[in-house]
Amino acid sequence: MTLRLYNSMGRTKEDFVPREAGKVSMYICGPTVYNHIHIGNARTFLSFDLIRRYLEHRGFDVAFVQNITDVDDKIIRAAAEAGVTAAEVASTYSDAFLKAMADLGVEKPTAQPRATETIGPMIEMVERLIERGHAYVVDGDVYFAVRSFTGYGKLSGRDIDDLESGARVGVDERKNDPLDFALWKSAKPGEPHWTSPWGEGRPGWHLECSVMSEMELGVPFDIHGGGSDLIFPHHENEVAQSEAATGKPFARYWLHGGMLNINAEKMSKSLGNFTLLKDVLEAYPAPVLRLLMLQTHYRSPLDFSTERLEEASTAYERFANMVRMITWLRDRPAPGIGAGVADREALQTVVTEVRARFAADMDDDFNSAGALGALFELARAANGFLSANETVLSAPDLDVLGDAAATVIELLGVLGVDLPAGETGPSLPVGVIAIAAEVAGYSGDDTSAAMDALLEARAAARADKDWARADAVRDGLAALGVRVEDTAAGPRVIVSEN
RNA sequence: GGCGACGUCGCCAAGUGGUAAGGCAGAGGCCUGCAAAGCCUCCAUCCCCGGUUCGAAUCCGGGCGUCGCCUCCA
Repeated sequence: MTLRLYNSMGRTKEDFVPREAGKVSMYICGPTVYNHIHIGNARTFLSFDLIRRYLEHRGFDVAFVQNITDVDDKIIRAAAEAGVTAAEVASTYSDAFLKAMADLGVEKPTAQPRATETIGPMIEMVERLIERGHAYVVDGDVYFAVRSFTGYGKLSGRDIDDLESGARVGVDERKNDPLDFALWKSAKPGEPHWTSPWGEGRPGWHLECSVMSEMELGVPFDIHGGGSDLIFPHHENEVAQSEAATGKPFARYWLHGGMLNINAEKMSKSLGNFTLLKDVLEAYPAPVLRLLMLQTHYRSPLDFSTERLEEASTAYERFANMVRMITWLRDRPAPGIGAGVADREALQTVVTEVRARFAADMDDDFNSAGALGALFELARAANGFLSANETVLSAPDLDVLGDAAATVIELLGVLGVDLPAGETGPSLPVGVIAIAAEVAGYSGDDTSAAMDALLEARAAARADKDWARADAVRDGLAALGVRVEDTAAGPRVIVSEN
């Protein structure tokens, strides 16, 4: 089976053949750290985390580089507004970004260069571009001459002349051509600056990624990714800079993630319709947010809403319940006579088929929505088996069920969606002791013994058909976030995460 | 105005030539003392029109609509 992916350069799905067998080098544009990231930013980072995880699952050794842009106009502006230095703004929000990625469960990059730590190589690339006739100096600024690079526009599918007639490009008299962009900007008083052959200044945004990717990975590297809004001009300019400077192709595959919308409109800081990631994570666990994102293909636009988060929560519970139930059953004796061999084999077959579908879907340009569909079907098959055989389960039955649950855990894990860890989840709240004292006459101080006493009291009450007393136990526990569910194998206790 | 993407059940969404996955919501049923969880059944012919084909949601043409990029933006 070959892995196929959609290459923005050429706009077609292609077989993925890495530069070096078994290894993948990828570079993803990181954030400009002038604020907390919003969930639209988070979507892109989750998409590329998915891609990375799947490549690793497929056995590739992945070099994953993501920059942090810690010097930029926006940072300078934010600093001025807050009355602090640009370096302080950058430091605050790069820490916040790293924490956000950790909270989301995004795997750490193998390298995470910062613009301010890469100034030397950036100056070198600008010098190379000037030497080769692709850039020119005006009053301490350096511009890239777009018309000097014949391939300009090949990534975004634009024609230079069309762009110029677009008339939305700001005219700067000092530029030879309105489309020329800054490689190096001279510093105004109070702005961060570094010494260069053209005077004190700072690098242009597009330059950073060209330099950091080449520095970490060499060119051409395999995959360059980012949000689709970066295709033009950011990535187009990167191609121009890097290929003009090195004379070699830059990135072999360009992958772009779809935008996250709110009310069918792109979420962005400039539109003011954004929701910060940290606020979402306060209300919903990271796996739920991930599940929501994964139910849409990474290249498609995704409409975000609280309703969808609620739906994703319900869907997530479906997986969690299935795994929890099977894990719980496997921890207890299974003296039943067993389901029919045919039933067991049928479930085993579903496991095998689902694994194959998962792989086929993910191999097809990382179709996580299709892959998730397969996993939901496996959950239904396992639940159905359970439902049909719950009173006769045998050890071999539990083995097959265990295989189904393990498959769900493993493959969701490949997608980065972690499930609550079965019975090793949160421990019982101390409140159960008080309830046990009140309802079951328990006098110790051990939560586990208190719970046993409560379950015993409830079983006795149910045997006596004393529903009020039985419900007092269940309702009292529910108030503490402890659920009691009656199953064919006895009452099952579930402690919620919070 | 230029370039591009998209339009599939109430909502979300996969499927790119062989007869519509999945999730959420809804209806009915089963299980339960009641619940919860779960199971079963039901629930679309794919924006419109025309064409190609034995056969199209899938290809082509024309509409209509939505969105993105063209300026900083994940």
